Amino acid sequence: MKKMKPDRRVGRTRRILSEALMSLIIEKGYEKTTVQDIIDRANVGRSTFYAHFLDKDALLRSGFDNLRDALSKKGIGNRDGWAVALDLFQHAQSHYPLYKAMVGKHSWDMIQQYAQKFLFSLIRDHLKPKGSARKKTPVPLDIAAHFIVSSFLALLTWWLEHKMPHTAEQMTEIFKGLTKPGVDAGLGFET
Amino acid sequence: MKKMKPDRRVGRTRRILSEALMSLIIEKGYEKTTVQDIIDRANVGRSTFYAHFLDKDALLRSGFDNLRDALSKKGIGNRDGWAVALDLFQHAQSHYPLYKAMVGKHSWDMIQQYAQKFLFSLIRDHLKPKGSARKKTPVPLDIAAHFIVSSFLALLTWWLEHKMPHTAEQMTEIFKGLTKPGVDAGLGFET
Amino acid sequence: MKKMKPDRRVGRTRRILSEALMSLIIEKGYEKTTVQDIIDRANVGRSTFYAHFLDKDALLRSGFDNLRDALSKKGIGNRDGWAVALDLFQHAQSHYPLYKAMVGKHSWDMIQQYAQKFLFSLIRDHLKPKGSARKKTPVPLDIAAHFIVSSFLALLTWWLEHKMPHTAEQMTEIFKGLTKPGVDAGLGFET
Amino acid sequence: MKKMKPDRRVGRTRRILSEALMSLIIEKGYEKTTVQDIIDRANVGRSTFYAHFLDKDALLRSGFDNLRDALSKKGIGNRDGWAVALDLFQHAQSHYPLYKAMVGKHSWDMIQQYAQKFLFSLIRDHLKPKGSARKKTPVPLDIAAHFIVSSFLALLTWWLEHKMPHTAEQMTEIFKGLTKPGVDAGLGFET
DNA sequence: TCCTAAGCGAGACGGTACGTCTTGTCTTCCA
DNA sequence: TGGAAGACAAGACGTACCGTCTCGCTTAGGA
Repeated sequence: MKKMKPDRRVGRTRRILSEALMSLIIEKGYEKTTVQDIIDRANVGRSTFYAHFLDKDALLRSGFDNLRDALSKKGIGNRDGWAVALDLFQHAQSHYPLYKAMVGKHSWDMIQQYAQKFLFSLIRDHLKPKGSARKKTPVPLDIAAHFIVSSFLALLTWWLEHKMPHTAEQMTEIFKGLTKPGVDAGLGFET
Repeated sequence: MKKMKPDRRVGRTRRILSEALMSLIIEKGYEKTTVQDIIDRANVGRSTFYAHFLDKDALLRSGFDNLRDALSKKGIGNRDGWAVALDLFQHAQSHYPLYKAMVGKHSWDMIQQYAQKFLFSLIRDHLKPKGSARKKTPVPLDIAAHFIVSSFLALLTWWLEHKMPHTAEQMTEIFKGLTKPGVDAGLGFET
Repeated sequence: MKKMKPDRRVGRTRRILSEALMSLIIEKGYEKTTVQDIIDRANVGRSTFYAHFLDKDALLRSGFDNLRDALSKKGIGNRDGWAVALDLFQHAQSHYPLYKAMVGKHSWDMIQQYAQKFLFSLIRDHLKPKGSARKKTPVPLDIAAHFIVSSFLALLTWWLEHKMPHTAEQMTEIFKGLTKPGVDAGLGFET
Repeated sequence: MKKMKPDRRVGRTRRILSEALMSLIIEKGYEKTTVQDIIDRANVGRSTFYAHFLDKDALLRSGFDNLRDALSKKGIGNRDGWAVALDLFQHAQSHYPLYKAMVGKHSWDMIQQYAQKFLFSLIRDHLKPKGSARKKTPVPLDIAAHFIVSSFLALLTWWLEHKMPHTAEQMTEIFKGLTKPGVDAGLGFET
C-alpha cells in the first residue's frame, strides 16, 4: 500500500462543490437544490460529483466536518463542560444565513442527527469518569447525555427560528439553567 | 347555503388509505413506501388518493390527528402537568411496531415537528396562567415550553431507539426528574 | 311490453348537451373540450351525459345527424348529381365558426370519416344504375365513388382552411371541373 | 462555438425507439400503444424518450422522415410527374403490415396530414414553372395541387383498406386516369 | 289527484396514461 | 489517458380525464 500525496485538485474540487452547495442552500434552500444545480454552479461534471461524494447529503455533512474536527481537537478539557455550548451558539451565529436557510427543514433534521451523534459521545465521555464513582444513579448516564445534547439542539433551533433574540452568552446561560439542575439531580453529582 | 349530508364513502376511503399506509410503514418503512404502494394496498384510484390528501406526508400526519384530538379534548385539567407525558409514552408503547419503523428516519422528524407544534401550545397554555403572576423570570416562558416538549420528544426517541428498556412510568419519572428542576428554577415557580 | 310516451326531459337534455358542445368547440376547440366542460356548461350530471351518449365523439357526430337526415330525405333525385356538393358547401358556409374550429384537427378527421361513409353510399347508389349497363369499365365504380367523395372533402377542407376565398358556387364549379372529366373517362359514361 | 462530434448513442436510441414503435403498431395499433409500451420494448428510460421526442406523435412522424428525405432528394426530375405516385404505392406495399395497422385510425389521419404538407409543396413546385406561362387558369394552381395530393391519398387509403386488390401499377394508372383529365382541363395545360 | 318509476344533479370512485423530475451509473470524447 | 460532459435507466410524482357507480331529489305521466 503506497502512501500517495493527495492530488491537490481533489481538495480543490471538494471545496468548490462544498462552496457551491452552501451558496445554493442560502439562495434556495437545501431541499430545492438538486445535484444538477450544484455541479452547474461548480462547473463540474456529474460523474466528478459522484467520484467525491456519495450523494448530496454526504456533501452537506462534509461541510460540518471542519467544525467537528475543531471541537474534537479542542475537547472540553478543564473548562466548564457547559461552555462547549457557547462555542456552538457562536458558530451558528457567525454562519447565520446558512443555518437560517436550513432550520426547520429536512436538512436541519439531518444536521441535528449528525451533531447529535458526535456531541453525544463527547458529552458521555466527559461524564463517565465522574460517574464511575457512583454505583447507581436514578437516571442512566446515557439518557442524561442524550438529554443534554437534545436540549442544547432544541434551544439552538428555537434561537435560530426566532431570529436570535438573545446573545449567544445569554442562550448558554438559559441552556445551563434549564438543563443542569435536572442532570445534577438525576446523576447524583455535580457536572 | 345548503347543509349537505357528507358522503359516507369519503370517511371510508380516508380510513382505508390510512390503514394501508400504516401497514406499509411497518412492513417496509415510510420512506420506501410509494403512493402507488398505498393505493394498490387500499384498492383505490390514484386520483382518489390525491382528492383526499395533498401527498404522502399529509396522509401520515392525518394518522396522528386522532391522537391529537383525543389529547386536545382530554386536556391537562387538574392533573399534574407532567402526567401528559405518560399518556404519550403509553401510546407509543401500544403502537410500537409503527413507531419503531419510523424512529430515526425522515418520517420521524416530520412527526416530531407535527407533535412539537401541538404540544408546545398545550404546554404553553398550561404554564401561562401560573406565570402571569411573576413579572420577570430568568427564562422566557416560550423557551421553557419549547424545552419541555423537546426534552420529552428526545426521551421518547431514545426510548424507542433502544427498544423500550424501561416502562412508560419509569420514563415519565426520568423525564420529570431531568426537566422539572431546571424549569421550576428558570420560571421561578412550581409547575 | 308497454309502449311508453317518451319523457319530454330526454330530448331537452340531448339538445342542451349538443348546444353546450358546439359552443365549446367554437370557444376552445373540440380536442380541448372535456366531458367535464360540457356537463358544466349544460348543467347536467356526469352520469346523465353517459346515459345519453357513449362518449364525446358520439355527441359530436350526433350533431351532424340532422344534416345527414336532411340530405338523405332530399336525395339527389333528378338534379345534377354534382349539385349535392353545393348544398354541403353552403351548409359549411352557414356554420363557418363551427367548421373553422375543427378543420385540420382530429375532430375534423372524424367528421370527414363520418361524412365519407354516408356520402359514399349516396354517390354509389346514384352511379350504380347508370353503370350497370356497361359491363366493364377501366375504373371500378367503388373507387370512382370513393374518389368523388374524397375530392369533395378535400376541396371543402381547403376552402375552410383558406377562409373561404371563393363562393360556394365557385367551389362547386371547381370541384366539378376537376373531378368530372376523370370520372366520366374512367367510368365510360356521362355522370 | 465548439463543434462537437455527436454522441453515437443518440442515434442508436432514436433508432431503437422508432423500431419499437413500429413493431408495436403492427402488434396492437398505434392508438393502443402507450409511451410505457414503447420504452419497455426499447429498454429505455422514460426521460430518455422525452429527451428525444416531444411525444408519441413526434416519434411516429420521425419514422416517415426517411421516406420524405428520399423522395425529396430524388425529386421528380424529368420523369412523368404522376410517376411519383408509383413510388409511394410501392412503399406502402412493401410496408403493408405497418400501413394496414394504421389506416382508418387517428394515426393514419396524422400521417396523411404530414404527407399532405410535404407532397403539396413537391407538386406545386413541379406545376408552377409550367403554369407561369398562362396568365389565368379556371382553377387556381394551389387548389389543383391540393386536389392531386388528396386524390392520391384517398386512393392509397382505399387500396390499403381493401387489402390491395390491384397492383401498385394499376393503382397508379387509375389515379392518373381519374385525376389528370380534370387537372389538365382546369389548369389549361398538359401536366 | 296521487304515486311510482324514471330522469336527473351531484360527485366519489377506480383506473390509465401522461409528461416532469431527480437520482446515480455509464459511456464517449476531448485536452 | 484521466476527467468533464452528458446520455442513459429507473422509477416516483402529481395531473388530467375517463367511464362507472351510488345516492337522493324531483318530476312526468299512467292509474
